Amino acid sequence: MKNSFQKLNRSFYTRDVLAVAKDLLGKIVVKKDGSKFISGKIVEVEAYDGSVDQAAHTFLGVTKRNKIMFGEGGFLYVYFTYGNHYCCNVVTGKEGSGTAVLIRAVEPISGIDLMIKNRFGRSLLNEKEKFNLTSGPGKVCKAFAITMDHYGIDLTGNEIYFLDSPKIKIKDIVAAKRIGIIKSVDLPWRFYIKDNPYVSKK
DNA sequence: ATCAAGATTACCT
DNA sequence: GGTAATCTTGATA
Repeated sequence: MKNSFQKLNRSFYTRDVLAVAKDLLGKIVVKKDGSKFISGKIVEVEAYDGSVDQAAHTFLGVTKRNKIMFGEGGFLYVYFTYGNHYCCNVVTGKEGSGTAVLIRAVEPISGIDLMIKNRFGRSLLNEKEKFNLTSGPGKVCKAFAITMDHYGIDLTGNEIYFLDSPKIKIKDIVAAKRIGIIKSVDLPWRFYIKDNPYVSKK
């Protein structure tokens, strides 16, 4: 297919956060790790929009932590939470929008040995662990070894980037309420690929 | 300076 | 299905 497996450019990210969230499903996230690559297909995301969404980190305005979310789309927003976990987000929209898409789950494609090492510190993997490898936002960051060092990375660069792939059909996308939040709980801004075993929760 | 909450996960019953 | 672990951020004083 003509546009398959080309790096997504700036104009993909500077659109509305909900459009980007849905379009990110099925795309390939790639992280260059020295001479090796870790990659996976995005199967679950959530949209956050500080202008209307009380659950968004940007709802109360600019802070040191959320600064990057108020910039132009196509950069990585990473935050640390619950004393243990990093979560990574794709900043979207025009400058000042304060919007981003949380990457909640991916299906491993390459560098799986590295993911296993990063997640479990060993090489063994049973059938249960296989689907537990990247089925949650904290798990994805751990598997990809994404930390605050990657805060603000330009996604059109060569360290972390996304590859295009055929669009997921509307009938294969499920919209649901977001997970793990207390405010604005009724917004159906969680999107995932129907019947994919790597989705964090049905 | 102090404090509560958090876009989670792993492990328990 | 319930909860402890763990620490940074952001709000309040």
